[in-house]
Amino acid sequence: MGIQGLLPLLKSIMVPIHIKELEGSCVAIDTYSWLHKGALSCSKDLCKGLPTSRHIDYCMHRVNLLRHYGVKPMLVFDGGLLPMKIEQENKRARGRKENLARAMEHESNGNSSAAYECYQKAVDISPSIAYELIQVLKQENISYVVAPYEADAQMTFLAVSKQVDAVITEDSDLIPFGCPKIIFKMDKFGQAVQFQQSKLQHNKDLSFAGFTKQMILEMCILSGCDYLQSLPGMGLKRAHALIKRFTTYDKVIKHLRYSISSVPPLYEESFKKALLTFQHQRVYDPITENIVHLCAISENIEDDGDFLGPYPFQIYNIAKGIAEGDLDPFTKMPFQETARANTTFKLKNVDLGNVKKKLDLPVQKNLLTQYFCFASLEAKRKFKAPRSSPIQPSPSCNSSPNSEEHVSSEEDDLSKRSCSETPSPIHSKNVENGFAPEIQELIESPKHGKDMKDMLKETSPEHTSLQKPKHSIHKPCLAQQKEHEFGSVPDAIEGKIRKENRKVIVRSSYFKHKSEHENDQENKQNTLIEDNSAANVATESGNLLKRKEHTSGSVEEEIVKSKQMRIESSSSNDGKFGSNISHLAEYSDIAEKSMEKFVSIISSFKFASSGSRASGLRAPLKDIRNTSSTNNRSTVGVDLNQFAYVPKKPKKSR
DNA sequence: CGATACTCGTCGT
DNA sequence: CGAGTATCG
Repeated sequence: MGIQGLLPLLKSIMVPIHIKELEGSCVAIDTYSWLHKGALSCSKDLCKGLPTSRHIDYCMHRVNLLRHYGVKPMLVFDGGLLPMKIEQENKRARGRKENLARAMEHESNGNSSAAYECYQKAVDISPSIAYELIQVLKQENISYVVAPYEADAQMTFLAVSKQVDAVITEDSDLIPFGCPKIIFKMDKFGQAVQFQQSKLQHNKDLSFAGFTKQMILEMCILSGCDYLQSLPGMGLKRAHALIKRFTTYDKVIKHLRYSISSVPPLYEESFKKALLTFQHQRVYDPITENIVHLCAISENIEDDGDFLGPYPFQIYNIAKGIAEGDLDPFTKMPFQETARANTTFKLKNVDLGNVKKKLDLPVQKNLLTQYFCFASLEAKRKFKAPRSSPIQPSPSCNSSPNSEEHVSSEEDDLSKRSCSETPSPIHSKNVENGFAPEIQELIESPKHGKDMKDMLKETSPEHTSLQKPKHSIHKPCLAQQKEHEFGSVPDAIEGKIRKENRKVIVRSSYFKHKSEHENDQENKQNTLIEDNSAANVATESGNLLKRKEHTSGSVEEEIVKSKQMRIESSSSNDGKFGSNISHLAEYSDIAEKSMEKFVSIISSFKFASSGSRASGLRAPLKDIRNTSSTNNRSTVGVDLNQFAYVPKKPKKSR
């Protein structure tokens, strides 16, 4: 049970952000959450062991989204189980089993929607699933690392040691870990909210003035965390008040003992362990290729593998093998030798066959495809790939990550460069002898991949292998085009629009409340704003169209025109290309973005004109999709219950 | 007011 | 699993 309710209290310092603002930086990703979300769409197949790659696709979408915006992702996987968490994990596993059983039952009863729900609750992101994704990542030459234990600690280490600039996750546990910059709730458009530890002092709802990292951590443990159940009646608020008063946990516990509540004698002991687990958890340092502690152990802490977990990593190759995803973090054995991995292997091959067939279909020539190919080609061409310098073993990273020893001049230069240019030190050896060359073709757009490679060879002869180009998508094409096309004109306007854009499009629940209290007028206003922002998106993703048609005129005109064109092109996509658009969009995040945005644009029109305000702005996109899908597909008649649009009853605020 | 127990949506066609 | 809601203290 995470740090329950902490995030809502931090909303005053959460800043809306689009990942394009992180261009040129390097982020660590909590891969589990992505895999899990992606697995929802194919939970049934996964539970049954049927071949599917939806979850992989989902992750790759997002990876590519990041790369298109010039952000270098490093995917972090969960590793072994911490002793303290085993119990919880068992509970969860039991829950999954129950759900699976229920799902089977529902299914045999013909209740497919209920079965579906249970399947979703039954999905388990097993190491073999991660292994599947890792194979793709290897082919794509994307950095990744399997944490020896928890991904949270691993990501914090990467952030603290400046190997990444930020962490993308859904998990608030990164805050007690002390991660300096966290990006929450990234959606498929790249919109998210950013948390920065340095801003914590200025938080409104809960004052953290004068709080040290240590105090924050102790407060979080006190209020209940994964490693330690909170005392009965102890929640975030109380914990905060107590820490504020006594500053350290031992004083707090003394006070609690003194005053009234019966504190279990074991509690303080457990608290220490939890504290140490947060602070000194084992992580993998990709630079030294070894297991280190998140924060170096200074005192002599008696660790018998009691809470930090066993340390079977003495052999260099084991640490490395796990990190590279070649060894199962549980068994420490090669994946190929486990029964599960074998089935995975089979599945994967089947899968490949399927996908490949799909991709063999002729590529549809439409504006979108051309745009994407052109765009990424252009981006690649423009990128001057510097020679990948051997990684200088960064002297400051391997010592104590907590102390800020970095020389600032070096920091900017070295850390960024080593992040964005050097291919992951971890798995470079695997790139050459990949055993499934088909994937390579799959991943890249099937036809133009080769063209692009050729182009690359022409422009930068260093790129004789496929090793680097993937990393070279640096300057996002969209941004460049915008610069060129608009010149200096719309800077102010655009900024304004973008601001509004954020307000509305960020459908983060943090802002739900606000919009919920707003009524009709505001609602109309908002739809108007949304209109604007939608138009803005249209200009962004419709730039190709403009280029194609050589439209010229005022900005507004262009917006309108591109909007119209988008409508045309997209509706034609829907009609003619049918299933093909899916593979087209498969690894093209912008395509996804465009399509999604397009849907929302259209929907917002419908929405506005029909005058139905259903649930306000709360989740316009989703609600409307539901309605439109029921409208359009009423003939399908499968699982309609699940997707049926249920108007939300107006909520009264208390 | 605050803690806790419960429900719901998550994905995507 | 996070986020929101209702209910009990």
